[in-house]
Amino acid sequence: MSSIPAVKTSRPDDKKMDEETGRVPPLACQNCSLGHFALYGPTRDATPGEIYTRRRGVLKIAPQKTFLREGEVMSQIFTLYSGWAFSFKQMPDGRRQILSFLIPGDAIMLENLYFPNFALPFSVKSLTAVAVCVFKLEDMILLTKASGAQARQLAATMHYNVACMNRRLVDMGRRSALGRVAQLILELEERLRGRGLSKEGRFHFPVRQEDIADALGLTTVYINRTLDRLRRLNVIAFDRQWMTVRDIPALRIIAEEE
Amino acid sequence: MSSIPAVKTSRPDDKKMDEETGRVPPLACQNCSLGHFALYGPTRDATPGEIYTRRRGVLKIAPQKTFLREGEVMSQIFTLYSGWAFSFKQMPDGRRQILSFLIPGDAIMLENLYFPNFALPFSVKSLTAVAVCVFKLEDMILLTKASGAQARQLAATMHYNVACMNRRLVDMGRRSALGRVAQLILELEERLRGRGLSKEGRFHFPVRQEDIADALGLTTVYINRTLDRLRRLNVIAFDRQWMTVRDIPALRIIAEEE
DNA sequence: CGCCGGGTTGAGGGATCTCAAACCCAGTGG
DNA sequence: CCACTGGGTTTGAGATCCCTCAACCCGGCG
Repeated sequence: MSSIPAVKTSRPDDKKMDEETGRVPPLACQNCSLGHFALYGPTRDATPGEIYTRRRGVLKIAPQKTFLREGEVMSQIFTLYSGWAFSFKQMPDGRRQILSFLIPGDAIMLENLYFPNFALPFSVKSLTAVAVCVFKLEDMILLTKASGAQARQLAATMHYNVACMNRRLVDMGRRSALGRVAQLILELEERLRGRGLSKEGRFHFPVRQEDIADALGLTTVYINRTLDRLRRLNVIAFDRQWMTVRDIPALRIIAEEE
Repeated sequence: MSSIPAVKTSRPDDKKMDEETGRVPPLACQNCSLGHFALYGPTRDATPGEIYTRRRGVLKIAPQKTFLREGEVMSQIFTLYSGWAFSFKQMPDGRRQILSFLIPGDAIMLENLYFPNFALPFSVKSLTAVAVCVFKLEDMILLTKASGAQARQLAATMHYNVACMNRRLVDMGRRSALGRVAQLILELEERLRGRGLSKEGRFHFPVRQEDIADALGLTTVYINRTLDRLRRLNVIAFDRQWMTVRDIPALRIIAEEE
């Protein structure tokens, strides 16, 4: 039984503006400004129509909704089109660990391309309103196998994800709060920049301090003080969901050394 | 340039005893007591000769040697035959984070089956004397693709590894020292038991407290006190490289709650 | 016997947590 | 236009968990 909540799935010609980002949601994949970065990038670039015909729909999800739950077995795979989300594990006593933040262009459940029929090892929750493109798992697996470029892209993406997880492990094991926060900001800035969503180090950052805490293994209060410290050091400005990295080199040094 | 240190690679008929485990090192794969668990298990079970003809040699490595270094590109893949090792990241200032412990039957660099030509994202160091079976990456990739059972086995193994990494992330982010140590012991006991290397909760555990510390993001001193606490609680006995889990249910409760 | 690589123990310090209150700001409703 | 509300942020004070430093112990080995 799929757990996708009962939200309307709109057809691609739906042209309503997304309030947060001002981006027009799901148009034909041919014109999608993110398609090039998505896991099916190579295929889309070669034969744009391929992707569009395979898309099974577009899901709109309200902010702060857990729309995938640990343990479910899915026959679909998702690409985040707009908005932010994160994957996490929930412990019985309420503690929570965020595994990774998801930004536009990210595939959710990438691993399932290699491991179909495996239960989701985490839950996924939206931070903002979110639109995800839905594909049938089988279709995408075939697509992946069909082209070498496609397979390489997938491999590279998974490799990048694993690298991020390793880095996060190092952060949590061996870095101070200051270093972890710096590291996180740098990672997100880099990923967002790669997708054209960070201009001169400034980007939309709709993440509550509690979420940062749960991602880095700290508490809300301490995250607050740490962000404050970074502000005072004049390396970042962060206010009302907008983050600006004022001094990347300095931030990088902090990220390395702390 | 490969970084494999200049150690003798012995032919399979080498019958010297391994001092630590008392196991006869690398015999013909057909008779290997671990082959069934290895990543090429399905193939070996169906056509035992297949694996043996593909093995390129056996590497003997002394204890406490870093025999693979982050950044290298390998054309081979390894299976740990006997002994313990671990993968880790080293930071410029000396801090270290252990990513995972490797036990007999584990593949090293599993990911490279999917991502050949990618640089190693971590270094690997032996804890005890170690013997590894060496295979050509290409050979194993072909093997993987040849059989569905083989591909499924690989997928399952990678999935298990990712699950372990996620669990470790949760541990480091949201569990106390006591919980983390308990969790680690349980994980290792389970993995070793799966390979017939833990009898009634008792197993060889050649890991220094400093290594445990580097795996769990704590200090040697505190690991010591924590182990002591577990001993006093009468859930484990641990002396001179031998670990005994006296009370699995209790340990599990600690692992969950702390 | 003396050394060496761990393990063990003690005392003090610091990073991070907990608890709790105040604050800020965007909405909402009068 | 203002009072009220609610989610999130900020601040303060005190408590803990874990770290640092340093000494001591112990078994193995030359």
